[in-house]
Amino acid sequence: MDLNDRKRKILQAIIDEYIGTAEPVGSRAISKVKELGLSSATIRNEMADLEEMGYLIQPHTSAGRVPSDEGYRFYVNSLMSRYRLGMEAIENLHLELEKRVNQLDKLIKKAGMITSALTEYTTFVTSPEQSLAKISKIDIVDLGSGRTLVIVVTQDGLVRNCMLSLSLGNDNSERLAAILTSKLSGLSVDEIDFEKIREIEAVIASSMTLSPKSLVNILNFVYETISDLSATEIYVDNVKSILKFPEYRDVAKASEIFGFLENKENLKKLIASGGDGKNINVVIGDENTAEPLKDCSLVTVNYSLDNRTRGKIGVIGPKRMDYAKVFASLDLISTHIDRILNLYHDDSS
Amino acid sequence: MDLNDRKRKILQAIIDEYIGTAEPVGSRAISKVKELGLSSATIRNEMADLEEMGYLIQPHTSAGRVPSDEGYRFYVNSLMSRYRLGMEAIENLHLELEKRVNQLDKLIKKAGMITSALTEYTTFVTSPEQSLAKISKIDIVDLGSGRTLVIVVTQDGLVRNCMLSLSLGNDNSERLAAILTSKLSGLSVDEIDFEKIREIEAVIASSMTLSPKSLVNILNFVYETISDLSATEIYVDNVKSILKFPEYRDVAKASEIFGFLENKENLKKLIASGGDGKNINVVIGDENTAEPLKDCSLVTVNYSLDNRTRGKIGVIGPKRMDYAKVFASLDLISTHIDRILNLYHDDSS
DNA sequence: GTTAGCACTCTTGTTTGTTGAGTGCTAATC
DNA sequence: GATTAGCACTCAACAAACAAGAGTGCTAAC
Repeated sequence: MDLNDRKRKILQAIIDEYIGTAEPVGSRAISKVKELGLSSATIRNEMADLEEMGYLIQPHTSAGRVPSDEGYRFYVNSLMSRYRLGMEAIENLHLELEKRVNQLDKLIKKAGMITSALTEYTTFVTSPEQSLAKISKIDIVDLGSGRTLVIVVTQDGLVRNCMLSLSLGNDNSERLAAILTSKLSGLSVDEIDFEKIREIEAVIASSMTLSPKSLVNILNFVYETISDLSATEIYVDNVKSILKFPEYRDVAKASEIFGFLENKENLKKLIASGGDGKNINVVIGDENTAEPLKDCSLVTVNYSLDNRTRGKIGVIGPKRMDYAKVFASLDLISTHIDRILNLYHDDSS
Repeated sequence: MDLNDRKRKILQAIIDEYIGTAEPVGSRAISKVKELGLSSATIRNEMADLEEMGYLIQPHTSAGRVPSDEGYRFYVNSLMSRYRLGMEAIENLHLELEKRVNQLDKLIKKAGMITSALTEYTTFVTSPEQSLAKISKIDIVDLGSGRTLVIVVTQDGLVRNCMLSLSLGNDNSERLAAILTSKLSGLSVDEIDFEKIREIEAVIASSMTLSPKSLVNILNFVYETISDLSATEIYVDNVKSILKFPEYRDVAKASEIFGFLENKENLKKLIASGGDGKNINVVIGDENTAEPLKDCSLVTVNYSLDNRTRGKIGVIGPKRMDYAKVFASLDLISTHIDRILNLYHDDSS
């Protein structure tokens, strides 16, 4: 059977309608679409065809049609019209993000919140992946009371810290920090392994007086703090929107998704599975590998720094989500973040 | 009417039962409680009395009784028996918290997760309030590419940072950091105001060559970063548990609470309203000022440092929550955190 | 090729009756 | 005088029966 232009238009109309109402769409409703100008009987015939082709599903005889996963897929790939975001929304976004530019973690968090405000769906964002980020400085602060703080700063401006319970005194702390900074700065997290640490250990042992035990202790913590850099944070926002959708009236289903979203491990797997490119990525219903998302759709986009993927922004909603709007929102926000992140880097080149 | 011993025992039995089942409790069920050894008819009479006294409510004739807010209140204050946590739970807690001791933020976050695991209710925790925390060090790092990072460290080991887009060079950064540290260390966030900053501005202007614009810029950001210290973070965990309770089968109600919990402003108000003492605090149903919590109970406890309240851990659940268990859990975890936090401070005194 | 018309299907909402848990009251019992 | 057995009564919850309505597929006419 041929998916001619008319069938495409009808399919589009059905899915548009279903996205709005969440109710099976009957032939009568589509016959009222002006541009088509067809009677319900004709639509019925076409609908039967579209069902046979796998794009529609009939929940039961005498109900209207509902898009199948394939239907949504085709809609996303070839049918849906572009969504135009309002100017106020765009300006608002500018304003909100600009304010946060001075704190990397918060910038990303805010980006997630803006996305959920734009789309009205649940969103998640990951903090920039730092495994290739270069270390800029290591600081060691003796806080007194037998506590010492190790602080690692990357060239992207991310800061991680770690406390250990021993006291070095201010002088020793400073000297140690200087050695560590000179030995490690410019290296990426991936380049620092136990061997490298051992090498530094030797240098310190020869130029400073520190008990071997303290030294090992400190270096372990430095190593741990550095490794901690590559641990991506994930922020989820607007989970409550899930309860808005009639498809989650069933509390058991909603609960399943909530549980899934509250477990960071699940989200990490989810993120790892997404693509790496610049484009927006969509996973519809059963295409999801994670069981609880089998009747959700997931739309993700990468943001990047130095043309390298650094993190993801994603939207999770019912399969009948407003894809056009989500695409437009993610597109806008990801390019915006890219611009902010790369601003400084471009300056230097 | 007199609330004699028998009435108390019956009330306790009813509430215990209701906490377990969430179903109105009938006289038959209570007549089966061995220790009482009373017939259902007697119980009925007593129940009628308890209702008249305001401790019980009958949803409709021919239904059993449900505790009123006053009933719960009396139960919490005078009736409930102590709950004994299992040894494995306690040991597990030790282990989990000990691992996190090296990162203040994470320690607190973990404490919330443990509480939600122990109680199976939604929990929240606030990061330690830092308005009285003393500044230990200020560091300024030139990241290159026209970005400079300001890092503030408190004596508690909390680290906050802020990025600004100007370049000072390494030497200037270090010198500036040294001046700021010497002028600000030992002061609490509250003690640093615009006047103080202005004073520092003068010192810097006289001893360094910096464009006045950069200087103002930097000091603004330093001030902002310091102010940011006193912004308490709130972590919420195990929200999904709310959907487990039959009282939230109604999605609209659940949604209301979810919305409430996702808005940090609401939570901040909630926290501000709680007591300041060492004791566990309970707010039952209508006693809550926040509308969406009117049929929830809220149990909070403060954790402290230097005998000063620093933050809160709280549990939110249905009014028929297992108060005994929640009390025991919160008690355990708060004393544990207190111990960990004060460990170092005790050393120094 | 399109559409009006019609019989048919199946969900949804409503009504009605039934069941059962639980009550309050009274009278008998300890 | 306190306790309890017994009984009539109430009301939510469930199920069966029914009506209404939305939507379909098919046929025959346009």
